[in-house]
Amino acid sequence: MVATLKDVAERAGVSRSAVSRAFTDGASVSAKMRKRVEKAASELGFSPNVLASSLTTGRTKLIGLVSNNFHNPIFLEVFDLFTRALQDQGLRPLLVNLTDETDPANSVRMLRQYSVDGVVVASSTLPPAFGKAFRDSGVPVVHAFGRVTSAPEVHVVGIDNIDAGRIAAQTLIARGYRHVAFMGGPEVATSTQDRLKGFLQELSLHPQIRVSMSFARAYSFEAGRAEMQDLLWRDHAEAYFCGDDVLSIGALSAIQDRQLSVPEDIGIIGLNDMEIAGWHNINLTTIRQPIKEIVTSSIELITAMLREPARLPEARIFACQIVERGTLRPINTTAVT
Amino acid sequence: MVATLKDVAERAGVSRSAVSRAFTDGASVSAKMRKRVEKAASELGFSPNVLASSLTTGRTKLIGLVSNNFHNPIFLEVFDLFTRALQDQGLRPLLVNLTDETDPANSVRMLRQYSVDGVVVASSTLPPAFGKAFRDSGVPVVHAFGRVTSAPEVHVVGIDNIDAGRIAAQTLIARGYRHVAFMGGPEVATSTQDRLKGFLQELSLHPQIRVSMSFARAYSFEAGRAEMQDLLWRDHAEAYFCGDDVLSIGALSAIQDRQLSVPEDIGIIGLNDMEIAGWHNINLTTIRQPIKEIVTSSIELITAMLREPARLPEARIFACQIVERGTLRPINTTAVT
DNA sequence: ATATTTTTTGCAACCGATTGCAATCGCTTC
DNA sequence: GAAGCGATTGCAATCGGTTGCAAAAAATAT
Repeated sequence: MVATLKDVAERAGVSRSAVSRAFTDGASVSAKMRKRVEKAASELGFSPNVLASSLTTGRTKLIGLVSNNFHNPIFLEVFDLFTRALQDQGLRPLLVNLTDETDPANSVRMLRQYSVDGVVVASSTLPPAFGKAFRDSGVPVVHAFGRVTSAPEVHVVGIDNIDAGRIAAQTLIARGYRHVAFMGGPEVATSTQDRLKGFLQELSLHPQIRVSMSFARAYSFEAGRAEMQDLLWRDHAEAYFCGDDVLSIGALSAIQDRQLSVPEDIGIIGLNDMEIAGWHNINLTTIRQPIKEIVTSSIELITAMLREPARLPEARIFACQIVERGTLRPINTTAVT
Repeated sequence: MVATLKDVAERAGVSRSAVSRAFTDGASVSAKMRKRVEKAASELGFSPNVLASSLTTGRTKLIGLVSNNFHNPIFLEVFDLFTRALQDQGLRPLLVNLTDETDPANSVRMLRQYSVDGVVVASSTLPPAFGKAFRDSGVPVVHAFGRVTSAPEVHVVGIDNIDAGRIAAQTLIARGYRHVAFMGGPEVATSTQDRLKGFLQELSLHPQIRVSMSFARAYSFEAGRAEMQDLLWRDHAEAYFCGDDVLSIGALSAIQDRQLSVPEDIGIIGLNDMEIAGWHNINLTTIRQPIKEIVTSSIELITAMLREPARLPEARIFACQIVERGTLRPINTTAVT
């Protein structure tokens, strides 16, 4: 059906090795040989089978793109960036959806069957066990949006969630709120824990500010909405730092339903700065996670690992910045004491 | 590094063929042989290399998942469904981002290098040339969310956009609007043309209703917003059928900015019913595109093609249903004449 | 002109699996 | 106990490439 190396060799009247070399740069081929081979190849519409060559070279140029975040719109942006960046490097993303997978061993087996050259785990909620399992099986791994620690077991690139919590607290403090709260995602997620930690840490410097906390059952709109509905029944705070943007928007919807206004009655600050947060009818004040930089850096690390597999695990941390929009009162308004 | 078939064969003291057969079901192996091989295999942590076997079997179990819709949130839902459905069939999605690719030949070459077993094009805006190019190169193709015609050149599964336009018109008519409008995506997209066609077709039966139309420069929030801002300066209609949900939300934001209220002053109906449309602070009335059914059906077709490559191209059309939410006035309210 | 060095090319083995064919095995039957 | 038979197993070729090595060709030196 489709032309193979052998067909090209025959048509050009040269050996198969010659053809192979004509297609690998850096190989020892004369200019006229290359020309000749290329002619035959284009006549036959030949292009070498990466998978066959992977057998001898050991490289498939396949990168496992592993995630379980198929419900958070920001991950569409992440996938867009990853696929394009990989394509630019001549690599191909093999997409793996781990939404209802709990056993790392399965994923490892699967990715090994396809002998991927590397794996990038793109998730803020996937347990570190997955990353480790990949690494243990000898595949280069980078965990994007993972938990950064001082002694990473695999490459990690992301933000400092503790610091993000701190920034959120500072932001709320600077705006004079006297009763603030943390509304996190599921308590088990390490990102949730870290953000809370930073938040509380900073607030402990301001003992006069009242602080409370609660946790939504998922990082989703409905969960955020339900949680805020609950809170509104009880004694609600003046401002909330929500686990992420989706959660924030859910909370906003609950607030609006109760005819309360934002930011006058209640302030909200999210985290991520997904595209939707900037939509004018959402207009969410949020802490921006620099996803472009995180993706670029992750790709950089994975390609570095391909060149130098023994490279030691490294953590790359990016700073977050607050993006002011309309869900927090302005900084010059101070609360009446 | 990782165990191969040969290692297992040596360890079990059998031939390589025996090992191979032990791992392919339907092969001629005795029970005790299989047991013996499996023991050795599990001791070595062996699992067969799909890529190597693809050389002889001609199947990689790789499916190219090709799209250029990496900015429409509904496609995250689509990717989620596709990846899971493919995984359930033991197939692997090789993700291809065609956002800034214009030449089908490049994509074809790329996918052939990886000898994918099939390609699913998931896009409502990608020119049909891509689908055809894949088919011409001998790869099974199904175009999901593509334009359905009576004489499809490749398998297509999607909705009848003309009918969707018609439904939109009927919906607006039933609610007594006297001046309705179509606000499409880019005029070149066939989906836009078809939706407009159906819309006008239906309205031509009601000559007393005034109808106008315009086109946003992209299927995006900003484009929808900008277009509606323009429209509001001029003579705006009572209700708009927007090209899709994202466009609709952009339009909504412009309307809200002008202190006009929805659905009292202006009605909006979208198309897609992406998750966000149901968020309570958006609450968009829209025409639901049955993405789950489209995905399932696409996968069905692609696997059918794997079994029977000569199968003739087929079009599968799903009906759309309107999802009532809050951006259109209720059906019993008739306009004052 | 020949001798020497450097490039280019082809041969053949190999990557990790599958598979047609023939040899072998275990049983049944006479 | 020998013949006959179907079910297993191993041999060896093959899939589409790559690559070490040695032979051939070209370039350079003498």
